[in-house]
Amino acid sequence: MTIRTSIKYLGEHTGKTVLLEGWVYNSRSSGKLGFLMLRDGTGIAQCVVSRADVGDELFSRFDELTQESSLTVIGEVRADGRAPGGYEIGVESFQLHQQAIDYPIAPKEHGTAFLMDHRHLWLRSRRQHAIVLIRHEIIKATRDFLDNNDFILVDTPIITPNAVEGTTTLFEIDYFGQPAYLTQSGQLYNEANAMAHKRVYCFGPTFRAEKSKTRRHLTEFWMVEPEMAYCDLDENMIWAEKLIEYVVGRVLENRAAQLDMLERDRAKLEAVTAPFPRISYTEAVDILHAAGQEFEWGGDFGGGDETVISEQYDRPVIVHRFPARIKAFYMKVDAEDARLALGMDVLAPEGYGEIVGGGQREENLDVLLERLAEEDLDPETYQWYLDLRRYGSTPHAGFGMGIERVVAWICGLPHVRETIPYPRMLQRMEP
RNA sequence: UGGGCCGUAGCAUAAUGGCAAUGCACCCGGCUGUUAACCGGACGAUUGUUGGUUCGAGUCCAACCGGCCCAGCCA
Repeated sequence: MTIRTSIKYLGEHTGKTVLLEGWVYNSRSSGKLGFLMLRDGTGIAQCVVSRADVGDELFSRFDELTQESSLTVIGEVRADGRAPGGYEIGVESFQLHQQAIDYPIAPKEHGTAFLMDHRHLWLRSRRQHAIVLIRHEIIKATRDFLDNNDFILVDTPIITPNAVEGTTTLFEIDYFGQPAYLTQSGQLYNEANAMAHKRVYCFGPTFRAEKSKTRRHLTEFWMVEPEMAYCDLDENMIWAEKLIEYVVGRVLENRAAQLDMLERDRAKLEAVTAPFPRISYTEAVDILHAAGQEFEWGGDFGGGDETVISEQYDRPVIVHRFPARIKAFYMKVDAEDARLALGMDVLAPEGYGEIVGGGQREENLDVLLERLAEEDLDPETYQWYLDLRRYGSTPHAGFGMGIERVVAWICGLPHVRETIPYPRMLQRMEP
């Protein structure tokens, strides 16, 4: 009897005849023996076609198995030390579905531009396959952590009439004659949802029209944003820390093979355990000065500054209490120092920079109105948001975690363009 | 948006201002245990575009187009 299965389950079927459906990853042959590396999305298996076993007629068709042709293979599973993975298929028959002619990506090195142009095919390669699996694990672990801690997923809109961050980085669209924008953050809506459910999160794409060409920026990226009612800055930092610790642990537990495929140093990830060091913005500035960096108190950290700070530690570091001037209007001012806002950033180690940003929100209506005026924002467009301070306002806090930057860090990738299947960047919208 | 670097065969690279070369892929032939298989053969280029300097330009100059890296801004 033939068992229809997938490559990841081959070990359960030793000695049995199975049917596999997949694509040719690579093939090579000698006069009477053919080796086919079959890729089926769950793994890669070596299939051996022997002329003596299948006959001249079928063996002559081995040549049709060009790279990335699709086919079904039937054969016996056997344990064999010579096969990558430890198991191979002794092919009894195979049926070609479609022969791929001149597949563009050779098992050879290619330039970035060429690979990005063929992103839809590049995703089939081992390395990209591993990255997508780790991305999946990170997203699933994030949601499991939040779900298991009484957070409710409450979706926030993608089309919005107003901005959260600076207005220079918005994508504007025509909404039936009215200007509208693609969301930069679900945060304002999250605050409303937290007043209904206590602990909530949103998870979705966000859009920033920043004209930045760096290894850490996409114009479309995915962000998970938890928001908690009756939560202060200290508790907020604990949630962020616990989330990151859990996510890294899950990837180590379930995707070690993929990390090894990417040649990621797992010891660096094993060090990521709570508690993370916490330093104030002012202490961070001292670190920069001690390292000989030019930096004036009151400014925002650049990529180089973040690297210097994060290099002091073997795990993520939380920087808190920033100058209020460089933070958004909704951030609560520190009661102990009016120059400071109760914000926090989590900087990943190894120079990967900011992966989380958040803080405690201002819950006082009058203070919020003042801050809106200071930032030259029109209170009229924020009436529904201000209602949250009129009807049962509470201390609350939250943060956003950028999925692509977390994937880049955990995978040890040099650029975020490989962390998302179809990256959207300043100079690229296709495929 | 600034600064730097780069565009040569399907892909990756080489070529002092002087015959555009090599490897891989594709195609043909050989090989019964290959691991990005190996061995032999064949095919494949208006050197990103336009103009200029020169006896002569892939190479030098200018503009444009495209890309990479760095910076600013951010997750």
